[in-house]
Formats: sequence, C-alpha cells, structure tokens
Amino acid sequence: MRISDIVTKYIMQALDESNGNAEIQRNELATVIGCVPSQINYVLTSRFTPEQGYIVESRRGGGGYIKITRIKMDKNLVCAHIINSIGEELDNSTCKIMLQNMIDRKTISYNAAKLILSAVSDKAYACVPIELRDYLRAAIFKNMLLTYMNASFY
Amino acid sequence: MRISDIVTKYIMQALDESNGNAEIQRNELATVIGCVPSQINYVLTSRFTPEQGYIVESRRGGGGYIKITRIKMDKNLVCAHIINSIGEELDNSTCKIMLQNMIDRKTISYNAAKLILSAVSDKAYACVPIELRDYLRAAIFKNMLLTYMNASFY
DNA sequence: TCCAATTTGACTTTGATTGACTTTCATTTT
DNA sequence: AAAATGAAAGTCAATCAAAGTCAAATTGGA
Repeated sequence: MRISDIVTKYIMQALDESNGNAEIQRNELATVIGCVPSQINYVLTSRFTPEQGYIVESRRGGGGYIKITRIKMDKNLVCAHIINSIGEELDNSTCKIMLQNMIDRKTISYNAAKLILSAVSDKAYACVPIELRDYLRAAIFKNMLLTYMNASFY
Repeated sequence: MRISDIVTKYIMQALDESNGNAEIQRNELATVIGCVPSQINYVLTSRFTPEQGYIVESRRGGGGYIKITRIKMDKNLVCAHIINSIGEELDNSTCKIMLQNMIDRKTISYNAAKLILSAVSDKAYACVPIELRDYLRAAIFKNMLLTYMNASFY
C-alpha cells in the first residue's frame, strides 16, 4: 500500500469520526504515519481538492493546524450537478444562466446569486488577460459554489 | 488553545461587557492568564489594530492602563471604509483580516464572509500568473463588497 | 520503455512566545 | 523644587513551532 493511500485512509477516517469536519496537525500526522510532512500536502492537494468535494484550510505558526471539511451533498444535488457540468472554462453569460437556474429552483437566494455574480464579472477581471478569464471564472465559480453548498445558506 | 487566543478571548469579553470600551492593566491580565506581559502587547498589535476596527490607548507609569475601544460604524460605512483602504493590490491574509473584522462587528454573516473568501482565495487563482493575483483579488473583493453594500443581505 | 504519479527533503514563510532592556509617569524624599 | 524611587507599559530581537513550496529522485503501470 502506498504511503499516500495510508495518509488518505487516515484523513478519511478522521472525517468519518468527526462528521465531515476533521482537524489535523501536519507534523503529528506525519510522525504517526511515519512519512515526511510534505507528504500530507501532496495528499491534500491531489485527493482532497474542491473538485473532489473537500475544503482545506490551514494556519501556520505555533499552534498551527490543517482543517479538512467534506462537503455535504445531500440537499444540494443541483449545485453538485452544476459544478460537474462546468469544465475548465466558463463564460459570463453561461454563468448567469446557471445562477438564474438556481434561483428558479430555489437553490440559492437572489442576493447570494448577486454576490457570486459580482465575483465572476469581467468588470473585476480587467487586470487579467482576456484569454485567461474564462478559466479563472470557472475556478472561482466552482470554488464559490462549493463553499455555498457547504454553508447551508438559504 | 494558544495563549494568544486566550488573551484575545479575555479582551473580547471585556469589550462585550463594557459596550465596546474596555480598560485593562497589562501586568494584572498577564498574571491572571499566566503569561508574560509582552504577550498582551503581541495580541494587541496583531489582533486589535485600527485596520481591524480597534483603538488602543495606554499610559505608562504608576496607575498605568490600556484602553481598548471597538470602533462602531454602520454597515455601509464599514464597507466603504474597507473599500477605500484597499489599493490596487490586496493579499489574501489582509483580505481574511478584513472579513474577520466585519464578522466581529456583525457587519457580515459568517457564511457570507465565507462565500466572499472563496472568491478571493489563491486556490481559485491557479490559472492566473502570481504577479497578477493581488491585483485581481483587490478588484474582485471591491466589486463584491460594493454588491454586498447595496444588497442588504441576511 | 516512457510518462505520470509519488516520495523526499532542503528551504521558506508565517505566527507565537519569551525575556532582557527601555521609557514614562506618579509619588515620595530631600 | 529637584531628585530619587518604584510602578507601570513599550520595544525588540531571539527562539520556537508550525505549515507551505518546489524541484529532484524514484516508482509503477500502460
């Protein structure tokens, strides 16, 4: 069994035991497992990405930590579906349509949709080369939807 | 729990109990908490800065004191002030501090802050050259705050 | 064999803690 | 009034305690 599989198993288990909300110490976990600390980073970036339904937050310095949250998919299949349907790129008008769709289905409030829209608008992307904008928009939109799903907004 | 977190909790509580106007004695508080006096200074300079909405005044010598005041502003003023304080660039940790500050002052809900944070996180900016990210973040953050101001959320 | 995924560790960055030393102010003494 | 004393708070650099980054080396599977 690969080291990365072992690390993954540990984190999964911690998530199961904490109702999808685990907090670990990188160095401690590395010691327990017997691997190099950066291995934890590798696993987190390769297998606990937003695309895979996880949110990872951390803090450095004394008393630092890494928090891993598993997104709950139950009530938000619509979001999940939309996220899955987004590829690498996303243009602004498709984005609008998706949000309108969510509003129609009562998956999101008008105001929250507005807020999201203001983050994916070309107005805010002036400093970004045009050919990058749709990639950026896709990434931001996915990231926001994931957060939104996980936060049980109304 | 970190010592600095304990100190922060104490001061926050003192502020809540005094309607945003607390007065402490550095050495006394340090003794109560069981830390070195300069720890209080560390906490004050790292978490109770004007940027974060606090004014700290003090006096040395016999009968000295430290006074901490939480600045009160209405939501739009807080937003406007933050928007004005942002220049062309904005790094992620400053962004976090600003949002935390808004949460502390009840200017924004935890979930709305999370949503905004997910749009200004480097995680979503992978496709953008590093040297552009802080410009982009500034633009998006401002845009979102403006939307937020006009929306009377939550 | 070749390529992508994995593994490793040296180095960087961030944040927290401490204590020795300095400055400021009020009170007491001369 | 001036000087001495003591009681605060302030400063700063050293040290410790995490997590992050990156690229070289290795491995394993198609």
